[in-house]
Amino acid sequence: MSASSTKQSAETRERILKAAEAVFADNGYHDALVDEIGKRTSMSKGGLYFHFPSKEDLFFAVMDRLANKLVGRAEKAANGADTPLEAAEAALEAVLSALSVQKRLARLLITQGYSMGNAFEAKRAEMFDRFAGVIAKELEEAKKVGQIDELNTGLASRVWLGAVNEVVVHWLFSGGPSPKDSAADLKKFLLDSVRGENKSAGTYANGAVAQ
Amino acid sequence: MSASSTKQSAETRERILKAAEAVFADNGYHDALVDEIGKRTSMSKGGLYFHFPSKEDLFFAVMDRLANKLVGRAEKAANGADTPLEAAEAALEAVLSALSVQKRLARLLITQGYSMGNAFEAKRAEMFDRFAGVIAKELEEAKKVGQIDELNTGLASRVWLGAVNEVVVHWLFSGGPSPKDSAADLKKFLLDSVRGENKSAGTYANGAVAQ
DNA sequence: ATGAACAAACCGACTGGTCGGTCGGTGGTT
DNA sequence: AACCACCGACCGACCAGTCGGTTTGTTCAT
Repeated sequence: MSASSTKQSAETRERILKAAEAVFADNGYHDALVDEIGKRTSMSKGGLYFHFPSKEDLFFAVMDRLANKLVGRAEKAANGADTPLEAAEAALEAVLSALSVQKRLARLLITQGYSMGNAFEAKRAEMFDRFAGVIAKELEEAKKVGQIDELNTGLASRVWLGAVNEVVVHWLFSGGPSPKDSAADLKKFLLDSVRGENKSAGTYANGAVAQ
Repeated sequence: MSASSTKQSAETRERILKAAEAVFADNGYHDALVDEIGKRTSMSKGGLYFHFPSKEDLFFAVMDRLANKLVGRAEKAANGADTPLEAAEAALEAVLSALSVQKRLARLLITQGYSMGNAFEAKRAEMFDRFAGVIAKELEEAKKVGQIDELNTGLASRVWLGAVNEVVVHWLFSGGPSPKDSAADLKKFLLDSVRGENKSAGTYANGAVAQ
């Protein structure tokens, strides 16, 4: 049966994806050489092109794999929380923590993709929209149960994303504090941005708030 | 005297910078062809290379020119305000407005640079640090005069930058609302993020706050 | 078992198009 | 005659993708 051969093939694909992730993260899309990915996989260029039709497709596959992982973590963290606002907070925490641990992952997801030119824009938008969706959903919930006032949840989710993005970039490029170290303050800012007038009302998460 | 020739040369430089700005903004660094810049300047490649030593240098010169303009506007807006917090708000407004008007400028400053690979990182950091500096300075002032409580102004300025960045990117890539249209809500979020407990205390800016 | 027949996985030298950068030259100005 | 500003054909490095070929694995008739 072809079951074993198919499984074998899937493993090889995974091996390639891992190597490609490293090479893309280290060099960015343009400066990443397909031959280098081959070297790290101990596989020839022809072999790679048997599994992926083009460098671009390979890159997208890498991005998808990473985005799936990260969104998965965020959603899992959110599901474990009691209130919507805590869920948003937990998702934030999960993402910051994951990015802190994997500097490479951060580089790839957040900056390297731009180097593809226009082709990347759609992919970038798709990925960020997924994250924005997770946040916006929780904020909508929080609104419903009265944890926060009426607000533009779409924009608020963009603010959250953007803030995380910038903190990570500053860490990557300029040696600023790691996202994990900024997490406590960052959570405070973002929750405050969303609580507005409602400041002293809603349920707080664990003691980590305000200091 | 070489005065006229030097002045002439400076004008040519400016002409090249303008054309280069357009080409880089439209295509990104990698896909921008030096020959295309030549075409739009009605100048040969050799002529360009008489004024700029490399494509990369030309790109940096374009970025510097843009960043100078934008930081200048932000600082001017800030200087015209009465209180530090209003100054920060005014700077924010100025930047959002400028970026909204010049989509090209936004593309260049915020995304296209990444496509250079590692060389760009230092430049990107330098530019963003200048903006972060303007914001942080006003926030420090606001802290001193008691408009806001003790807070991590460095991080707060990153949050502001990141939020603006993301709103602009979302507008550019996915056709989200223009920064100008988001400005009112965005200002509210960012001011709230910074006011914390102090919410109902400090002086407010013009009626635009809290709807 | 055995090996012929077929396919899937992999190899790596080679090609072909693309540009950044160069360089010998030209015309104008001092 | 010396210099500045500019010209544009040309060079050469680079690298994604190709392709004819080899190896490894599977199937099935004998």
